[in-house]
Amino acid sequence: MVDSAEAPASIIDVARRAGVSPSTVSRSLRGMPNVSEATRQRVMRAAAELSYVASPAASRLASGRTSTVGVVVPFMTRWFFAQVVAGAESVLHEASLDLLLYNLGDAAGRERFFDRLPLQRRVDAVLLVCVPVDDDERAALRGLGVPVVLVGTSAPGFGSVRIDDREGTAKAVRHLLNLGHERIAMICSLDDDDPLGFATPLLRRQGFEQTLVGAGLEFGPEHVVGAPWGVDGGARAMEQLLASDRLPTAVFAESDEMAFGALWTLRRAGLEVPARISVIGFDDHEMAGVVDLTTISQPVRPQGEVAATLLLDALTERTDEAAEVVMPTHLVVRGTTGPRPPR
Amino acid sequence: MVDSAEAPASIIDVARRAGVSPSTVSRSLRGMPNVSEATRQRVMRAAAELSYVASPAASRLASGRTSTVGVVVPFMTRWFFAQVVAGAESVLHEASLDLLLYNLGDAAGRERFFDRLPLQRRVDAVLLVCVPVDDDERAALRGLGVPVVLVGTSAPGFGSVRIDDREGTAKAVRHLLNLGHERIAMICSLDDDDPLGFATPLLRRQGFEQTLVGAGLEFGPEHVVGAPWGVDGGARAMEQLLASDRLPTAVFAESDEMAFGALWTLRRAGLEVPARISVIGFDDHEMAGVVDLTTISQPVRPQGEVAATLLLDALTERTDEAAEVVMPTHLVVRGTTGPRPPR
DNA sequence: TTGAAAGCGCTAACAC
DNA sequence: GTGTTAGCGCTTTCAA
Repeated sequence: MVDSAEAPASIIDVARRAGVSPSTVSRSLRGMPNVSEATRQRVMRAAAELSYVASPAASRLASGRTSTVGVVVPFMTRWFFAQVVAGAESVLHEASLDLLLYNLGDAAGRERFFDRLPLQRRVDAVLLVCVPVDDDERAALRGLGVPVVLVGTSAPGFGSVRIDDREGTAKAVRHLLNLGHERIAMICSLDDDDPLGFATPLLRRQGFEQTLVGAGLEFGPEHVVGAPWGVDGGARAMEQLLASDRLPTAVFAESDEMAFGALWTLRRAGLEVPARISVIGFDDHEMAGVVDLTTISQPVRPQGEVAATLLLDALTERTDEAAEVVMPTHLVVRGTTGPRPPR
Repeated sequence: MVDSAEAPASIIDVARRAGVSPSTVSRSLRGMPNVSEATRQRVMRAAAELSYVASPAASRLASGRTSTVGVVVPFMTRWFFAQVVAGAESVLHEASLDLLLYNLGDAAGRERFFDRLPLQRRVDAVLLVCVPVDDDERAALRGLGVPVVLVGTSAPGFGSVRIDDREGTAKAVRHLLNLGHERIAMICSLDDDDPLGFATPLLRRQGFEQTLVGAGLEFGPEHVVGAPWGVDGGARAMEQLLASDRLPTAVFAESDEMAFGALWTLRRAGLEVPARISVIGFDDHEMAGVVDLTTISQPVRPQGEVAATLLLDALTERTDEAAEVVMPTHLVVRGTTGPRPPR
């Protein structure tokens, strides 16, 4: 029951009620050592009776700690990012840390973020989700003077949690190769449609090329078709492929979202999957199972959880100097991939 | 360029450099009146030269304002919620307010939120996205002593931004009726799968029934089939419908996500849409266009923006006492609905 | 228009 | 173990 909220109880009120000094209240409530169990109990009772909640502003000012971590995402509306943030959120709140959310939105937003550094003086740590940073940005982040952990990329001096995109892509392509495919195309998001400079598209494109070449297949720019990121883009990219003279027998999509779009286009065109053409995605999006999409899965939410845990470690000083965690990917075979159709 | 971050400049440093008192610095930097333009310029220069950023903790403690708003969502991974948060985020950051994110996650999380009230003393306002509140919860929120705005529901004494779910549903059903359909089923999410007590499923179910009955059609529980919320659930619900003896000629899905699942099942079953069966969704999800889904659109991101704006108004005192905004919905006809097939 | 002074409500040495 | 004493870095009367 909350006392009529007029003026919140202060630490002094609690101290008086418990018959101790404010510092003892502070120590008791924060679970510090050097407080007798009896006193602690008395203090806790008094605090509960007064519905006491310490003023964050005051304790931040006095201690210099904010008990807050900043979480920065490019677009929080993207499934992947939202999932990572949710993972981080659960760990952070579990640890009684506040989560300050920052959504970059676009290139302008990103620039604003890095030169205004709105997190300045208000967080103890920062989590950047899929925001690759150049040297200047690294310096800016350092200027915050707090531990930084990256998800989805890595950078010298910062902790990071990610997958191996090239290796994941290789798994996808090898799956297609094993099925006998030789004419394989990739659908991926456009660079210039990527004002935020994600590293993922590039890495996956590289992985694609390397794996093809490594398998002794020829590779040319015509094997890659680009479109804006997303379901829509995937659909359009597949249209482009259909319009070309030599249809591939298999398509690797940079992300499941793009694969969804591709599948849609194929369906409209009446091309059977996988009988006529195979499609494989990447990420194992929550909808991949429903549309029976073969894909490369990666732990998404866990990356947020692990990143947050790294941050907690850094804050409690039992840090091993900017850990770099690489999480596993694996092939999930479903119904959209099959043997190369006979010529 | 940021000075070597060692010890951040304080207001006193700025004051000294500008040759004025700290209070003048404070006034200048916050754009208060009663500061000569010349002085203000001098202060701003000094501040810039020292890369001065006021300590939020100190100013919060001194002023009693946190310049922070708490944003609470049930599941931030759901497209709708993420979209609303993104809308709110842009408005809030534009106004230099921090955004403290809280994700309820499940029933336990929700309970924890309401009885621990982790936002206590740390926000100037709260935005609840699709969290209907009962009397106790209303009281708890009041206890925070800050303005509260709800998105997706409304409650006495709180501002709110939402759509008229019943009316939106009526539009969907009328569209089907106009196409000649008489056997119309609804796919909706299960109550007991809704630990958070969303109001939406209920309202849309009511709207469905009312519109059918209003049109003189009979209505029975067999017209509604439930499944867990989401694409998967929609797919399963449609399977149930297919298994029943009398297939409807049209289906209204509570949400586009569920409609996507339904479409998938229909596709697998080889039932042509809309030749054999029409499907209409609700929300106008970003993927609705790609799959050509007829649906009822609602402004999603704008609801977050408007809600945040309401909060800003409340904070700047030009509040009109808990405004209730109802935003419009409209029918978007695409390819999944068509005339009732001949008997 | 500006400055001086008194807090805001905690935490952290340091003493006992 | 516990209390005393200074701050932490701002904002805000109140005077000038």
